[in-house]
Amino acid sequence: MPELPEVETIRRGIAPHLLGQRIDRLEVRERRLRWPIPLGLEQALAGQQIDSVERRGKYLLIGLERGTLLLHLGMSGSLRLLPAGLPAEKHDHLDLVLNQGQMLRLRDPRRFGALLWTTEDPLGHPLLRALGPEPLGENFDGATLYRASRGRRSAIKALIMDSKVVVGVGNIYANEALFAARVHPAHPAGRIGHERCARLAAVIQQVLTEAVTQGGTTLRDFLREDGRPGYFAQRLQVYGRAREPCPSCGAPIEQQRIGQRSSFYCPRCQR
DNA sequence: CCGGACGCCTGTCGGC
DNA sequence: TGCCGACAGGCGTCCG
Repeated sequence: MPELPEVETIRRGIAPHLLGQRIDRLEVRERRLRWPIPLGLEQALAGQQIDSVERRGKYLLIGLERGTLLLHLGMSGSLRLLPAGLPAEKHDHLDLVLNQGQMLRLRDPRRFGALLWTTEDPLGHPLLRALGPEPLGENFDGATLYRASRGRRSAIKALIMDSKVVVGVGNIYANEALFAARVHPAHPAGRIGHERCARLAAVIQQVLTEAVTQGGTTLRDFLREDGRPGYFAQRLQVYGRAREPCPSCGAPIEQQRIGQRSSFYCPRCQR
């Protein structure tokens, strides 16, 4: 579910409620996520103060006095800030109960999400170590994309969704960025020149930035920490719009599977 | 190294 | 109405 804009929206939403708070306790009802929640995590967290709430790619990093929680929402994960003690519903797998009456609750029907724990530099964690640059950071531009794509025979869409190349771009925003850059999603990555790499990098940044300002995209079940939806769905140009007219030229949007993911594009505008 | 397929899960939707 | 397959915002792992 959540791509960079949704995770960043959640981060901004929860950070003010978590920072400086102390964790009363962690209550786990279901340990079987993408990876099992570490045994004994409850003991490790109890009483610790929350010092930071950051994001790396689609991971949330909750920094404590000693150690860091790594939280990933997978396809269907969501976080809510709720009054402590509210009865858990189906798929509410855990609560991080804070010391002033609130709790952070994780719901994740498909259980592709993860809650992990490290007492070392979190960026050195095996799951984060090999991640590519942040698209909205200083280490990502057209030259990055150009270098990463040389010699690559795979589709450009697969390349921009590869977290070793650039983090945070999932299926929705990959489709939208390729439309904005007028690049066909199946175009071989290695055959795209400097200029179009620059255009593509720029629109990735534009689309993600705009999506963050809209609070992300709510299609089915994404909600922010306070239960409000994100409003970027209204801005989607091609994602989920098969057979609708292209907003630019009017030709019907086509849908095709590329790299096991649904891809939407305008056959006339995107080459 | 690279590219592609698979599997992990549950819920929903469309077709019959 | 019920059943069944396809599909859904991710991503680590395995195989050729």
